[in-house]
Amino acid sequence: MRLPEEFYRRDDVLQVSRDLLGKYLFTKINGKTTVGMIVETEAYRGPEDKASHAWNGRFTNRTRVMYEPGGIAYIYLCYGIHYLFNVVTATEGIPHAVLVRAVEPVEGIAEQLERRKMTQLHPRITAGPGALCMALGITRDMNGKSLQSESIWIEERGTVIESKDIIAGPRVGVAYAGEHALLPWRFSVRNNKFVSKAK
DNA sequence: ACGAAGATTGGCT
DNA sequence: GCCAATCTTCGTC
Repeated sequence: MRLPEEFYRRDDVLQVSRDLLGKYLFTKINGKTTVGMIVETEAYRGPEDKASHAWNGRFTNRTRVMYEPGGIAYIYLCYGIHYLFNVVTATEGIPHAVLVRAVEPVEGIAEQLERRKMTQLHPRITAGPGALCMALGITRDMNGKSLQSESIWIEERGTVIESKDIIAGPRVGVAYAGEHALLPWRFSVRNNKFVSKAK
């Protein structure tokens, strides 16, 4: 069952971030469907969060989609090489978002291997935000797209991740955010092989 | 108009 | 473990 818009439009981005664990991220590109179960997320809490692109209410051509109502994709190019996929949350005007950092491949694994130029299934295939975008074929032309669309969406399939199996820790790669870098806003599924290795 | 830095990854030592 | 790849974004001149 596809997650409804109300799921994303809650203002508590930390809760949405936790709730996305165990959900299934789908893409359908040129008739090929690929699916990954979300196992790692990070919450970015809009204006109050120094690590967020929307910190201090920054509104630019890039960040504008973060201010739209929740339930759409925010995708941007990082280091000139990798696409990173975020889910925009909360209501219009509140630029909260959840970065999806890792998924476990579930369907279309052959296609995912091909996109990653790999021959063997290895956690590296989707462990990391840039890696999962490549495996699922996510590129910036999906930026701003509704998660109710026919090319990218998220489903609930009855998988339950219990609170005791959710690990909360500091976010990755945000040292520039000072004290905000220490907030435990990264969530992952305990003992899942596809969770990325933080440096 | 210019330049530094970035929510990363993979290859080489 | 270290470092290059690669290009958009944004602050500053």
